[in-house]
Amino acid sequence: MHAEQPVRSGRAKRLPRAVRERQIMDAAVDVFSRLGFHAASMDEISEVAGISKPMLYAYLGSKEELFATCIRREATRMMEAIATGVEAEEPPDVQLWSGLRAFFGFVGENRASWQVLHRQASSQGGPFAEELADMRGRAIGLVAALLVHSSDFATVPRAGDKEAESLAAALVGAGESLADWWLDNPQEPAGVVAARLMNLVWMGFGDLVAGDVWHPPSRRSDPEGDA
Amino acid sequence: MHAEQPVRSGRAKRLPRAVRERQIMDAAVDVFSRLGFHAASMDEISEVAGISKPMLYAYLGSKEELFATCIRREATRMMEAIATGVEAEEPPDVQLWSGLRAFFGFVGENRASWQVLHRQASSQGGPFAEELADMRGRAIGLVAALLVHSSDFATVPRAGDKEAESLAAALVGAGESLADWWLDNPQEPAGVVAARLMNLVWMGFGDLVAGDVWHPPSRRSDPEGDA
Amino acid sequence: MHAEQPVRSGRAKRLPRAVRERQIMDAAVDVFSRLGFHAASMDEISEVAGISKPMLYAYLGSKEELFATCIRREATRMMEAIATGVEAEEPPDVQLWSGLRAFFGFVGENRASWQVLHRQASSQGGPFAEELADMRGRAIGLVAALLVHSSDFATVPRAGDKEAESLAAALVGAGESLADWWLDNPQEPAGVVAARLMNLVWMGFGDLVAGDVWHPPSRRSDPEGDA
Amino acid sequence: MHAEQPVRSGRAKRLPRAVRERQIMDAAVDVFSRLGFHAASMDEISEVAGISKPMLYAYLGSKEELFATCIRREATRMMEAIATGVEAEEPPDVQLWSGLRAFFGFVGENRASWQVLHRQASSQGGPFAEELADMRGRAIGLVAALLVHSSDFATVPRAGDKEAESLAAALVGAGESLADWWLDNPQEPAGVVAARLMNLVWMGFGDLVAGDVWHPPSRRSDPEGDA
DNA sequence: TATGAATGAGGGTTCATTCAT
DNA sequence: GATGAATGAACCCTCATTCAT
Repeated sequence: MHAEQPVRSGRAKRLPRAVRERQIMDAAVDVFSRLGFHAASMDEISEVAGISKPMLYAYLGSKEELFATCIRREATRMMEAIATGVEAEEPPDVQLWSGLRAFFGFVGENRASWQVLHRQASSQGGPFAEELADMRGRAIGLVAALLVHSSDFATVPRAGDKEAESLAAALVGAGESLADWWLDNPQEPAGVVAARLMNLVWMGFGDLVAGDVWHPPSRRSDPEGDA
Repeated sequence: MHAEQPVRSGRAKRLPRAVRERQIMDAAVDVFSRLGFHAASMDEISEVAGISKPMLYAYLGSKEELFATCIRREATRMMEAIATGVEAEEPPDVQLWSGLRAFFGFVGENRASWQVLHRQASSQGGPFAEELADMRGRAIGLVAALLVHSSDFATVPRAGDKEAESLAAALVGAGESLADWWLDNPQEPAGVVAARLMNLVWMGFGDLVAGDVWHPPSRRSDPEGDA
Repeated sequence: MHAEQPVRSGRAKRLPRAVRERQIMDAAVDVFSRLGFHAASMDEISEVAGISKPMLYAYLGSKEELFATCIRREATRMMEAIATGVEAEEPPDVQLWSGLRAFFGFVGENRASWQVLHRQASSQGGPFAEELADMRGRAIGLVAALLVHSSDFATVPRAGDKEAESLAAALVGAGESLADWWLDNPQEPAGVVAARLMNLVWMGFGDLVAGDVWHPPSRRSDPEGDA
Repeated sequence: MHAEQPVRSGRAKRLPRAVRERQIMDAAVDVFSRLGFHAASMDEISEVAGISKPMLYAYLGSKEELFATCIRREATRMMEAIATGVEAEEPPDVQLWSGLRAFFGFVGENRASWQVLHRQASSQGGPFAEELADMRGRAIGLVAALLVHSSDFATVPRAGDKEAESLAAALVGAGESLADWWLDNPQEPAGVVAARLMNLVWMGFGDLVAGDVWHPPSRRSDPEGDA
C-alpha cells in the first residue's frame, strides 16, 4: 500500500515529475477506491495528493483519463503479482493453487488497489467500464485456458470453450467475492482463505462434506501457512 | 420486468397512491439499472415515470431514499422468488440446486432488477452500500446455514460458522459472476447454467475432470432442461 | 432599446417562459455588446437578467447557443428594420438612400444590438463567427445586387459580379465605420449622417468638392431632416 | 510576414534582448491574429516564440501589455508603410491614391499584422480597445486633414471638421472592409482593388455608372497594374 | 393534487501568473 | 538568465431540491 501525503497546506515542494505523478496516482487510487468514480472529486484527490488541482490536470489529464490510468496501473500490478506466483510447468491444480494464493496475497496487501478494480469498475457507463470488463474478460480467459488444459485428458473435454469459460467466470467471481468477505473478516491468513476456495472448486462441497480434502504438494520454504 | 409508462405529456391523471408509487419505482429501477446511481438524474426518472419532479419527492423522498427503496424492493422480490423455489424438507443438495435454479430464473426474467442489485449497489459509498451489504450478507448467511446443515453429520463441522460463511460468500460470488456472464452469453437456458454451477460447487472441478457429475434427483414435471 | 431588470436580489418572481426568455436575451445582448463574447460571463448575464444561472441554461442553452441566438435575433431585427424602409419599386439610388437611412435609424435606436452585431462578431474563432460572416455576406450581396441593377443600362456592366461585390463590401464597411463614428459623435441626426454617406458613395468626393451634391427626391412627410 | 521559430526544445540560447523581444512579438502577433486576444494563451505564445513563460513575462509583461505592444508595433509599421508611400507635395487626390495603394500593399504582405489590428482590436472591452480606437482615430484624422485640404478652395469648406472627419471615418471603414473582402477574394492584385476604392470615393457610384472614371496620373515604373 | 419555474451548491477544467531551482 | 513546477481564481455547466401557482 502506498502512503499518502497528509493534507497539504501552503505551497507544495518542488518535486521531479515522475515522483509527483506517482504521488498523485496513489492519492487517486485511494480516493477512487473509497468513493467510486462519480463521488470522487478532483478537489479531494488533489487535496489528498497534497497539490493543487491544476497539477492534477497537467500531469494526468482529465478525470476520466486519471481513472483509466489508475485502473490500468493497478490491474497491471495485480496481474503481474499473480503471474509471478504461477509457474507454467506445474500441473494445472498447482497452477490454480499458486494463482489463488498470489491473488489473495495481493488483495491483502493492496486493499485500495483491489477496491478500485473490483468495486468501481462495474459502475457501468463510463468508457472505462469497457476497459475493465476487458481486463476481467482476459482474466477469465486465462483461467478458462487453465481449466481446459487440466481436462484435456479427461471426460469433460467435449464441453467446449463456452463451458470452460462459464466455469472460469464462476471461479473468478467466487474469488472476488471471497476476497471481499475476507477484507471484512480478516482474522485468517491469506493462505487459509485461498486453500478454502481451492478446496471448494477442486473437490466440491460434496467431497468436503465427505471429508475429502485437496492438499497442496508439500513444499518446504512456504512463507504462509495453509490449512 | 416491469413496463414503463411512455413519456408523459400533459397533466398526469390522479391515481391511487400505491399505483403511483409502483409506477415511479418501476421507472427508477429502470433508470438506475441503466445508468447507475450517480449518472441517473431525478429529471430522467420523473420523465420516465410520467410525472413531475415534485411528485417524485412527495412520494419517494430524496434520491438516496428512492434508491434504497428500489434496492429493498428488488432484493425482496429476488429473495422471495428464491425462497419460493426452495423447500425446507429437501436434502441440502437439492435445496441448493433449487435455489440456484430459482436464482438464475429470476435473473433471466428480471435483468433490470438484477443489475440494480448487483452492479449499482457495490459501487457507491453512500448509506445504501451498507443496506446492500446487509442484504448480501443475509443471503450469504442463508447459504451458509444450508452448508452447515448439510454437513452437520460430516467431518467438517468443527470448522465453525466462519468457514461455512466464507464458502457461502464464495458460492454467492460465483453465482453473481456466472449470472453476469450468462447475461452476456445468453445462448443457454437458465437450467443449464445453474446445473453447471451446481456441479462445480458440489462435485468440484477435480471430480468433473474425472467424469463424476452431480445429478438432480429425477423429477417429472421439470420445465427446464438440466445437463 | 430594451430595458433591463435592475440587479436582482432574492428569488425571482415567477414569469411565463416567453417573457423570461426575452428578458434574458435582452440582458445577454447588453452584456455581450459591452464585453464581447469571451469576456462576458454567464454569471454576469444571469445577474443582469435578474435570474439564476440555471435558468439561463434551461431557457437558452449553452453560452455559445445563447450568443448565436442573440446574433440571430438582432440581425433579424436590423434586417427587417432596413427592409421595411426600402421599397423595391423605387430607382436604385432612392433604394440605397432609404436603406442607409433605415440603417442609421436602427443603429441610433439600438446601440447594444448594433454593437453585438458589429463589434463582437469579428472575434473570429467561435462557430458563430461563421454565422455572422454569412449574414454580413448576405448584406453585401444585397447591396451588390442593388449596385448591379442600378448600372444595368450603363457603361460599367461588364465589370461582373466581383467588382460589384467588392464595391458593396466597401460601402457596407463605410456604413459600419460611419455608424461607429456617429455613436461617438452623436450631435447630428441620423438623417444627416446617412445623407453624408449617400453623397460620398453616389457623388464621390471629387464632385462634392466641386459643389455637386446628391439630393433625395423631395417628399413631404419626412420625419428626419436631411442636409 | 515575420518568420516564427520552429517549436523549441531544450534550453533557449542567450540572445541580446532586442532580438529576443522581436522574436516574442512576432510569435505573439502570429498567435493573436489567429486566435484573438482571449483565445490566445500565453502558453501557446511562449511555445511559438521558443521560450519559457517566465521569459515572456520578464520581457513583455502581462498579457494585456503584450497585446498592447503588439498593436502599437503593428500599427506603427502600417502607418509608416503608408506614410512612406505618400508625398506631401502631391495634389490631394494623388495623395489619397498613394495612401490607398500603400495600405492595400501592406495588408497584402502582412496579413497577420492586419488581422491583429483590425479583427482583434475592436472586439475587446479591455484597455487596449482604447489604444486601438486612438490609433484608428489618428488615422481618420489624417485622412480628414487630407480631405479638408483638398477642398480648401472649393464650395464645401464650411462644412467644418466634423463633416470631414465623418467622411474620413467612412472612407477608412470602406478601406478596412474592402481589405477584408480582398483577403477572402485574393484573385486581383492590390492595385486593382485600391483603384476601385479610389474610384468609388472620388467619383462616386453615380459617375461610375455614367462611365466617368478616375485615372491615376500616368507614371512609368509602376510595379502593380491599375485599372 | 400536480406542476412549471426557480435556485444553491458544487464539479470539471483552464488560464494568467509566479516561485524556486 | 532561464526554466519546470506550482497555484489562485474563474468560468461553464449540471443536479438535487423546493417554491408558488
